[in-house]
Amino acid sequence: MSASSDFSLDMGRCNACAIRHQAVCGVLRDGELVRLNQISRRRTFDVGQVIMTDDDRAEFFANVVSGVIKLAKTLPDGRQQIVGLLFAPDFVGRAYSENNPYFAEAATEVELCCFPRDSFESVLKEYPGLEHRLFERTLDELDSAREWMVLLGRKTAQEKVASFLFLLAKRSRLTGCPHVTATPTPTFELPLTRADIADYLGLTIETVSRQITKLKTTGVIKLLGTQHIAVPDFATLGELAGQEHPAIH
Amino acid sequence: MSASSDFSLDMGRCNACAIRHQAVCGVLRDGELVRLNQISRRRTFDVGQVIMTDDDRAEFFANVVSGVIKLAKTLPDGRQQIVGLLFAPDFVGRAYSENNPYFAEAATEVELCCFPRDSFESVLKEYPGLEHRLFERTLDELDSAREWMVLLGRKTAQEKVASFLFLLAKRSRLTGCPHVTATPTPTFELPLTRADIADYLGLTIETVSRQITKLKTTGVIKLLGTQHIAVPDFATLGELAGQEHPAIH
DNA sequence: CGACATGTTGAACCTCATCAACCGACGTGG
DNA sequence: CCACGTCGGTTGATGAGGTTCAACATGTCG
Repeated sequence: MSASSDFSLDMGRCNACAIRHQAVCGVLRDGELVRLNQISRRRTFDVGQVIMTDDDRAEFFANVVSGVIKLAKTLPDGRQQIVGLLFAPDFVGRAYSENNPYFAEAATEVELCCFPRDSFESVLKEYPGLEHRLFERTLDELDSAREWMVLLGRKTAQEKVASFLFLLAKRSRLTGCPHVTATPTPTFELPLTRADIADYLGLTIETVSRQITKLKTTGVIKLLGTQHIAVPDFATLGELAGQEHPAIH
Repeated sequence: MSASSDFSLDMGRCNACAIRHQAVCGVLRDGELVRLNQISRRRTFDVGQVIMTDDDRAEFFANVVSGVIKLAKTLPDGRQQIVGLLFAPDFVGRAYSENNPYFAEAATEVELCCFPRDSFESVLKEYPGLEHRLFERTLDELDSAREWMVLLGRKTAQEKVASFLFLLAKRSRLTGCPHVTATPTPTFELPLTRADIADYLGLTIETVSRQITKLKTTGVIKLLGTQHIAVPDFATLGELAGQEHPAIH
């Protein structure tokens, strides 16, 4: 509110930040955070708004504060594949490369904490802890990318859709209202349209729709509107997703 | 040959190493390399030999000195997906995680330069440059994994096989005998069996075989035995692979 | 030479893509 | 206020691409 450059004020935004400790900034001590706080800037994006393109140089890095971003790649003839979804404390941007190879778009309304490219890279050089944290995050992203390769290459349409919903159901149980200890029926909003889900799962809109109705009629999930989903039968959703029960050989 | 612990001898193996400068060790100065040289140990693996499993803790990290390793993931019912291939200067192992989530197997005869897990992790802490190099490599791996997601999710069998062969053809032009400047006809050995190729491309053995014969009969590639491939028509192979010509909009 | 692994080829089948119609929600303008 | 177009989603009919099952070819090793 005031223009004072007093130390505690320089930290204000970060201290109030909802993702302060989960995001990459989490490793930084208060003193170090000041640097990031100074260069950071909040920005919001509407649904469908492009955040980064794959042709020209990305001018910033960012933390996702709220909302969902889809990372996509497109073939010359227009076929598209979503190669990753970014949720709340995730980091956006490809370090150490002039042009990031993906195309990032807001899947829902998105709030970002942005850092200008050059400033962030110099902060990165100064604080090895920050780079380390980013490294760990990248390793996790690599793991999930490879997990998804199994889905794309080897799972059936049924399993693909079940896996996707199962993933979101798991998320909703973790991040969902913490005052509800046992969640009997995981419930969540689909952050993607049918078209996006299709591009994420390597399917068509129609197959996605059919598989969802199938899950609905068998009673594994419940639809309330097109985007709101409840999972009364979490266990069988997991089984349909494959992958679970790490082999009962 | 001798047991002298003289400095230059401690460096002997690394100095003679074929991948000394391309591998992650490349960032280390001579003095620093001594540490790695002391803990490293050469090991060879036969075709089909398991290098790391996905259930128990990996006891070492390694650089690939020669040969090809396949990283795979398997579903409970046996369906398999190869999620990455490791070639000559690549690094093997998942840092900062107790159990690596993949299953690594020698696709050809493989020679590794192995580092015991704990020793390597302490070297990693001492030399931030080494971690940085590993980070960059991981980012590249993430890029290729996502590239492969497009292939798995959106390309046809024809395009998948063409992409795979195109990839190897490009590699052979880069790493191939450096005394031949212009390679008119890229030529290489397939490091994978048909079954492995199928698991890499998310197809069946039969489809892979059929697509390869199709490419052979159209004259885009030539087969000399089952594993040896020549690519007289590199350009159309690239076109069939899709992805090329980054959009002529 | 026979056994086994790897690769090829053929035929039938099935999953999923394609094409098309329809529905409901929403927003706009006459 | 209602007709209209649009957009996202669902459902149906049809067919192609890829899997499955099966037979056969080829090569290798004891």
